[in-house]
Parts: sequence; structure tokens; C-alpha cells
Amino acid sequence: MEVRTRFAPSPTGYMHIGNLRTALYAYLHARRNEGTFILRIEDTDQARLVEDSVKVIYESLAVTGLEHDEGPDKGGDFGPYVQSARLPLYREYAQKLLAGGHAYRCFCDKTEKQEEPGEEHDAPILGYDGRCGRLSEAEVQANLAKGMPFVIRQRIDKEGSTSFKDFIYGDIVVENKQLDDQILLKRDGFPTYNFANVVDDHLMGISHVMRGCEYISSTPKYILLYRAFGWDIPEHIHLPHILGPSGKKLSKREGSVALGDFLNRGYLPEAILNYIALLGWNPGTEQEFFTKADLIAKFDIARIGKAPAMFDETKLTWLNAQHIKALPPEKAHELFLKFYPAAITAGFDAKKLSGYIQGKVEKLSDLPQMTAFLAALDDNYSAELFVHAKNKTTRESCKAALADLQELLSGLGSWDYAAILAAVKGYAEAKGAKLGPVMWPLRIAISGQAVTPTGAVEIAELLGKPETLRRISGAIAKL
RNA sequence: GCCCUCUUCGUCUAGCGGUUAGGACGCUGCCCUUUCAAGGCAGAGAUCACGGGUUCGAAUCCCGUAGAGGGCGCCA
Repeated sequence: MEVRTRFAPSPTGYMHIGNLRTALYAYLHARRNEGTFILRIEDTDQARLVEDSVKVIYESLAVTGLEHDEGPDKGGDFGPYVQSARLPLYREYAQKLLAGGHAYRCFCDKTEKQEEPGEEHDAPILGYDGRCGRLSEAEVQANLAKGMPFVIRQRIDKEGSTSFKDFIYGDIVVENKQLDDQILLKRDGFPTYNFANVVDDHLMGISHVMRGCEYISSTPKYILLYRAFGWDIPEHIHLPHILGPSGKKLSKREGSVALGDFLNRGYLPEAILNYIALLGWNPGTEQEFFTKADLIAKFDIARIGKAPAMFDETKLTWLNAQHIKALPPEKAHELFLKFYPAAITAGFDAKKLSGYIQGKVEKLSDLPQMTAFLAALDDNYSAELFVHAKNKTTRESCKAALADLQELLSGLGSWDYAAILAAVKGYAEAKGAKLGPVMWPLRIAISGQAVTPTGAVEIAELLGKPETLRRISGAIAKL
């Protein structure tokens, strides 16, 4: 059977990282099995429509390379791919349910949950009592004649139980009395997720329904719907949640959750994909670094886990550094260019700089701060930095070394890495010293900091002779 | 409140009846005669949530308990 998976986000205005993982898994499963990956927009909540948010979805999929084969912008044989454009379809299928006695019109007042200010109102919310389901045909007709607004609810026989086999979680059994007569078609004529999802997944030929495990509890209701229609039930694959640092579902309150945030903060799309792929899935080998192509080759839904996973930005950062390191130098430079401040690109050999620091960049957004000292030395650095136990340096030893270095370097004919290194090395050897005691003061003098993104010689080279000498003089004065 | 699910180092995880419980991030130390970092190596870190079974033998199978997460919307 052909594998057809779908990613069905609602247009909320941003791409949640948890949703992105769902999209990734659905994409990978489709690609792995030479199937089809479909994008469907679930915009059935008219009250929550966010302007332009469909664009965010397209951009997110494009930047991460999760290309869909069918969708609103790509077309396909199962469209339309936007739920608001499928209203007649839902109406038609709701009618079928009505005709078969699997649904009924409900004329009750709205019972929607209020957005409560003081959250902890966890008063038990009882499901609908089903009273309209017991209305006689005459009563229904009378209400209709009066023009009373109504919704269509699923009629669920409260006897017995309903079960399904989840691919990850195994057999799930729920007693029918736990199942609410959920609303299928809202008063405004739009379907609820609960209805549209089932109808669309069937009509679009979805073979594997992949979604977050918050839907496990309501899946039996969907199963009942499939049965009422006499449809085959697709494979259900519920995914464990991604948790925030507090152990709750990842949410905006606890920092970044949107793909865009991570992109802005200098994470590479491939690193993000790599990291979230590993949240809930593993290859069964010890490989952790994956390109998208690797993931397609190795992804297997059989190795998705059950336990929720906490999102750990530290590990994402490490993975990001790995991906940056693996970039071809030209590509890395191209990306760095977008983050370098103007002072760097204007005043330095940025390409050379990129080459020197590529192995040390964790996030692209670190670049401005990492390179700031090149453009402008902060003269207020502490002279105490020169004192370093391991290199056996003191203020006095540094001052002496810098004085010698200044003379030596000012006499240097050519100013490049090899020449500078040779000069410094020669000096250290002549003094019978190791390189450390000489390099250390040089580094401090020309960078004003103990930690630099590249070595002292590279820095001197980038700075140029006049500036290097100027900074050395400044350091001598300070000492 | 009712229902569903989950539970191996701080974190992500391997494990599917017999392992010194493996790897990764992070942490610590050492090495690399350019600091820090990167890289290499080493180390600390898990009574496998707890309690009962089954079994010659259980992290692995069964039953309870606890904790955590999720669901119970005219939201998805």
C-alpha cells in the first residue's frame, strides 16, 4: 500500500517546534517509503485566524527542506487542501451520518469553555448529556422550522468499549461511557477538528496518521466515526510529547518554541531537524549526527519511543556546532556574513576570519560578540588578565615580553600568519621559553580578553601590523 | 473528579530473561609545547520510580502503588 502522510497544522502565526517534529517524522516516513507527503491547512477556527500565518507554514517547510508533494500551493488530486475550502464536503458527510443515525442535531446553548483568568478552575467538566439526541423527529422539525441554530453531534452508544491499536502505544481501550457526544459541525457551519480530520484523512488517502499523543484519548471517537462511515482505519502513530525545562509541554512561557526564534538565534535548520529527530526517536546505532539525507535513509517508525522528552538547548547547541563545523568553508562564510557586524565585513578579511573561527562557532548569533574585539579594543580590560599561572606569566614578564615583541614585530617585513608565527617562535626559542608565556601576553594585549575565537597569531594577522603594534604599546603602557 | 499514557545517569537515550547496565550532551581531569576553545583520552554520574510476584536467573514478563504528563472545548 502506498504510504501517504500529512502534516496538518492550523495557521497560528508561528511554527511550534513540537509541530515541526511531527512534520519531520511524517515527512521522513513518506520519503523513506517512497510515499507522498501532504500539507493540509486546518483553518476551521474562524475566530483564531491569524493573518499571513499560512505563509509562515510555507516558509518553515521551505527553510527546513521538508518539501511537500501535495498541498494548497502545489495542488494534487485530493484537494482542496485547505479545510475552509472543503465546507460542502463536511456538510455532505455530516448528512450521511445524520441519515444513518450516527449523528444528531443539537439545539442547546453554547457550552464552550471560557478562557479563565484564574487558571486553576479544574472543576470537572462533564461531557454533554446527550439530551438533544433523544429529541423526536417532530421536535427536531419544529426546532428547525423555528430557525433555531444547531450543531451536529456524534451519537455514541455508551455501552461497551472501543479500542484501536496504536503503532507506538499498542492497544488502547476506552469505555464508551467515557466518550462524549462530540460536536462535528459547529454552528457556523465549520467542522471541528474531530470531524474534519477524519473526513480529510480518509478522503486524502492518508495511510499513516501521525500526530501528538494528546489525541490518544479522543482517537476512539474517531474510530467510531470511521466505522460509521464504513471506512478502513489508517495506521495511527501517536508521538510522545516534547517537554519544556519544567517538565510540562513545551510552551512559550519557557523560552523559545517557535522555529523562527531558533533560526534568528543562529541555529541551522539542519541542526534543528537533527536535534528534534532525536527527541523521541533513535536509529538503534550510536550515530547522533544526521543530515536530512541520513535521516531519510535511517528513519524507522518502529524506533519511536513512548516516553516524553525534555528539550535541552545545550545539546542542540552542541549539535549546531557540529553542523557548522561540517559546512564547506565557503558555505560557512556565506552564513557568517549575515551575522557579522558591518565593522567586521568592512574592516577585515572576513573570509579569512571565517576560516579561522568556523570550528569554534556554536551559534551564528554569537558572531557579533565573538568578533567585537577585532573592530574595537576595549581598553578597560584588566591588567590582571596578564597573570596566568599555567603559563607562568606575571605582569613584569608580560611587559618585558611585549616590549621585545613590539620591536621584533615592527621590524617584520611581511605580515602574514607564517611570518608572525615564525617570529614569535624564534623569540621564544631564543629566550629558552615555551610558546605559552609569549603567546599569552600577546593574546591579551591585542584582544583584551582571555578567551578568543582564534589564536593570537591569527588575530595579529587579521588586525594588521599598525593596529597590532598600537595595541601592544597600549598594553605596555597599562603594565 | 473520571479516563488514557509514561517512568534506565542532571538531560537525550541503548537495552526487548543471563551485559562489569552501553553511547551522547553537560561536568571534572589529563594530553595536544598558541591561552580558552576545538580535538584526543580518562573519570565521576543510574540501588533501572517503589512494592510484590513468575523464573535457576528480571531493567527486561505479570499485578499493585506512587509520581509525572495528557484528555474530558461550537481549540486544534
